[in-house]
Amino acid sequence: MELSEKKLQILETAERLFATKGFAGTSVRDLAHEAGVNLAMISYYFGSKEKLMQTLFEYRSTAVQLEKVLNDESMTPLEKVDQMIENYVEKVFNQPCFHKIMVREQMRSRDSGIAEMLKDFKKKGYDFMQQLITEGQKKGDFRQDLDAQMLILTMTGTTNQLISTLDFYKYVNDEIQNLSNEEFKATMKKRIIDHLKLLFKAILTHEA
Amino acid sequence: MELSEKKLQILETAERLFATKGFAGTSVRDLAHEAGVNLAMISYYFGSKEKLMQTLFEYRSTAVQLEKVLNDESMTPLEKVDQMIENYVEKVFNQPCFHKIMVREQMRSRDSGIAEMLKDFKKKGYDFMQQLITEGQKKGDFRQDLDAQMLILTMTGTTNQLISTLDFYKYVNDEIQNLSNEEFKATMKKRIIDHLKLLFKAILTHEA
DNA sequence: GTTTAATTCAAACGTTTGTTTAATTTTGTC
DNA sequence: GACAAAATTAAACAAACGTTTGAATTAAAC
Repeated sequence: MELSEKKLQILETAERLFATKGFAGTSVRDLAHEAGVNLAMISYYFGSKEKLMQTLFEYRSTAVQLEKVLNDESMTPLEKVDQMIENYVEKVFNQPCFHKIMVREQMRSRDSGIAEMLKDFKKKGYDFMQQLITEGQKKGDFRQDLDAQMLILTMTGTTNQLISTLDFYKYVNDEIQNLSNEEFKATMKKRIIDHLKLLFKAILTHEA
Repeated sequence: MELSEKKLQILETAERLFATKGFAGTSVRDLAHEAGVNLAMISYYFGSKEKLMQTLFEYRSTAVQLEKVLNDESMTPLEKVDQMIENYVEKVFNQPCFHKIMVREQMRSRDSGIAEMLKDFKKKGYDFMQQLITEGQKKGDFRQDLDAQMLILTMTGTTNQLISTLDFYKYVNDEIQNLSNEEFKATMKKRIIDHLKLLFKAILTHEA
């Protein structure tokens, strides 16, 4: 799929509107107006509103390359966990709108193609975590009674929750400090990465 | 606000549909049909679709009574944290649809009355956590470098993520065990409570 | 049993929805 | 500059939307 400049312009506007107002809550007229294009261009370029959504998912869904990290002999299991956390948070903070859309879509639980894709994502993340834990346990670094599914849930859930409510935290923290939007985002990114690393180190290595 | 049986019937159907399909994605015709009432009854009872949503929030929003736990002298700080975790997970699992709606609404970041309410909720939860941490630190039970906001984020985020994707975990785990819906939900509730308790104990008491 | 109020209903209201059309303008090619 | 293809537009389309109407039915009050 070749993406002309105008197509990208529409896609990125759609992403922003779908994230805040939802798919059904965004009209193609709003979308066209915000993107600065004629109403008919959306059907002309993408076929339909639904297909625009599919295109957005194809455009944004990048295969997470977890295997590289897993097979890296130079890293300890805990370092691999840290790497996984950094990668995930980085991904969410680089594409906040898209991840908000994913949060919305995963509640639909329909049998669309998107639902299938989300299932795969989750399954891979969970399998990766399970392998990492097993490796760490074999080496004696990690404790024994660990729940891989719950751990993945904590990483994704905490990050998704933060990106969904970032405005709130900007409002709360601005009473003290006064940062630009970009500075604030960078601060929060660092904070959640540090927090998750500390959290995972504690739960993985701390004896019960 | 008195709630007749029929009103409740509409409210609970709306809750279920808004949770899965979103507010804008649910038509009042769908809603009326699923609730088994005439289309006009929604306007007749609630005034409008928007006011129905407001009524739903008033109906479901129960003030969390955190002060009782905080001032209980017989509990240690860690026991209070455990209590907070149990209370929150219980609340979400008792009203899964309503919490899915809250997940959706908190991404809107509009200045509606609902947004204001969500802000208050979050602020209270964060203040509560901060007090609990301070208390635990004074007693020497908790470590010093703790981020209360991130900790609350982890509790709510992990739980919200689970309730949003419960269907997925049912699908994954049914390959092994075969439980009824109710059994499955009870199992997952126990799992996440145990996980969060372990997680918080580790991060709160484990020395860096 | 009559009267009054509350409920239920099918039908219609005016908008807004996503999409298509057909004419026009722009762009690229020779 | 002439031609063909692609891009852009205003206008119109049918369908779905939230809401209202006014008549019909049920319930409550006396």
